[in-house]
Amino acid sequence: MKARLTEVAKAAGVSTATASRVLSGRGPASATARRRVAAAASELGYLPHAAGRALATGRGTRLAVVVNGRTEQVLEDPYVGRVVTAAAKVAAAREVGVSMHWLPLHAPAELARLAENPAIGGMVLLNPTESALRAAPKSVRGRLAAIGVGSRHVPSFDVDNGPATARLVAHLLGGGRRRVAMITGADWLPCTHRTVTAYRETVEAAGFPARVVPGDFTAARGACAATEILARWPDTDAVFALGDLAALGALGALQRTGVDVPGDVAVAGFDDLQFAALSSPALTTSTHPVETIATACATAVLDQRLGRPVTRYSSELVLRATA
Amino acid sequence: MKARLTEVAKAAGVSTATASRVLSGRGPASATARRRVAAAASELGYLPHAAGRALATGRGTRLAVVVNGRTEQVLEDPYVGRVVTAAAKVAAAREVGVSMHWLPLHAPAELARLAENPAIGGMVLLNPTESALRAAPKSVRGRLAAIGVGSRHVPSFDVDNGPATARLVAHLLGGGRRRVAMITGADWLPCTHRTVTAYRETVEAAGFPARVVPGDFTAARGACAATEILARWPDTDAVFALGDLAALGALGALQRTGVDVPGDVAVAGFDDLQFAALSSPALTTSTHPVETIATACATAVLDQRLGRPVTRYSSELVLRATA
DNA sequence: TTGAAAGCGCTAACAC
DNA sequence: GTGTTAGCGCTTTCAA
Repeated sequence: MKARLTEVAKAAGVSTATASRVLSGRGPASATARRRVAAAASELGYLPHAAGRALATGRGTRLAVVVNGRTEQVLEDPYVGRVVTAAAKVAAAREVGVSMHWLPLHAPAELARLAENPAIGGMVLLNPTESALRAAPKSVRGRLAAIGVGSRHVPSFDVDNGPATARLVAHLLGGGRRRVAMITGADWLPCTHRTVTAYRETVEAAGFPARVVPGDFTAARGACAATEILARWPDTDAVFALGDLAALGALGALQRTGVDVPGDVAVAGFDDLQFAALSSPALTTSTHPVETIATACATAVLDQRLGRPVTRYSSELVLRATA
Repeated sequence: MKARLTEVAKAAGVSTATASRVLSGRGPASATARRRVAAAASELGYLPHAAGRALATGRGTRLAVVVNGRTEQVLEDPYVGRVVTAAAKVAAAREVGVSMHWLPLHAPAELARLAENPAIGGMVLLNPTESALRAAPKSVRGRLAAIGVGSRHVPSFDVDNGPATARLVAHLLGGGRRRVAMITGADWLPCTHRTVTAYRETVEAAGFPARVVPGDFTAARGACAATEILARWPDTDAVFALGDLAALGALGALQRTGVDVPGDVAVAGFDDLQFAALSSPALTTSTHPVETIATACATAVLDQRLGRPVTRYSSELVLRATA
């Protein structure tokens, strides 16, 4: 049942060192040794003892998912749940666990404290701010990556939201919309800027005014923002919200005001959450391959393959009824 | 920075054994020793090395969240994400990580294999079937608990969905509905039976017929089920779906068929997902304190306080527009 | 109540 | 290529 390295080595007729080399994949070993050790291991159902390995290598037993945010509530965000789930799968395959940590916006140095924890073998930074990236100590380089913006020393895995925003806005314009307003994401999030810029450039290139209202990814704020938009610019004929939740909030607010969607005003979101397909009318949006991104990021960290500084994942337009 | 037990012991002027006893809280220690070790530890910012401790105690470095389900896709369910998030918080506070595992319905014995993994210090079984509970080996007793049904040896933490269902159905009847249909959850899930029974008893006690259609918690199935219900029993004036997703699917299907909700047919769900408040009309449902339940379950497992065999959490009716 | 010392299972120098 | 051996940091007998 609980075969240990010693037993495997004995069964294979080699020393524990050789068995270790073969099973961990580092260090030299003859073809014969490889074969015999592998056979013995699978015969005995050998599973490396994570704590023993961690203690010897100092590489830790956990992958930390560190989430930047204003309050600890960010950890409750379903988006975070999706990232953790994906990371946990990658981690489990490597016999490590996952832990979640809130990184307060105002205390980026907390990151360095986490990095000191010997149990943490790698870190995935979620939605980092520039200051969080700067706070990453040299000691964690090579075992840290970001989902969101990165830096010179922190590789980034992110959705290609600039071009996706441009495509979505172009679709609205192509459908005859002339006054497209945008509800942004939280202002502290670097990725918000990219999308706002893409939006601005697209509408202005077409000769139309940019109308930006701050959002924070919540439905409640999306609803308020939509109301504000109509009050400030009554001729608005399309609303693009960063985040489906905000878009759904805006959609509800518009409908309650008696505005016909998409007749009077088109609405589009971003992320393609499960519920985007369930609203009435169903929400037009752009995909966000969160699981793919998180899996790649966690894999890169755990396998220490942090090659490219930036890896972008494309977002696809999903045309439904609201726009 | 990285103070180890040796340093703490030295600073406190005691042996590592004494320092260990004080810091781990087990074993005797004089008041003086306690005080001095505690002072030294906090002074040096000591953080126990999880791998070292795990290796010595054999208690593992991870809390496994084991999810029963038909396919590995269950791990992608947002509900699982919520449980893992809550468990990860509890775990992080105790310097352990979390891992996720799919327990196939047809291979409950897989549970025993997981239990053999020395890295796994505790297990939270999510939505276990009776056979999964039976497959739990004696060796894991005391470090295993279930979210969902339990057994004699596996303590259960669950929402009180029987009474909640009865209350919800009673509300529908109280509002004048006479032909209440129910869309159930996945049939392999033990908790489905409890709710179906509660529904059945409530409508029958009021002298109305029970109309049960199978569901699987998905919106797509909820939509089909609603269509089936109308085809089979055209006089249905209320639909109760187990799971808001199914309810939202049903709501959409009814609306597309030209049925007025709640005018012609009332709709109610279960779980009070974030999106229940966002549909139009907004969904009437019953709360499901997933985070509270998961936190309690994970805490009980990690702190080995598995006292009560069953802990129930009450679900509250949330009245909105659909019923 | 305390300290010395023997491991827990593994990896990594180092010598062969 | 391979084996010997010394730890990684902690807990836990066991003697004192």
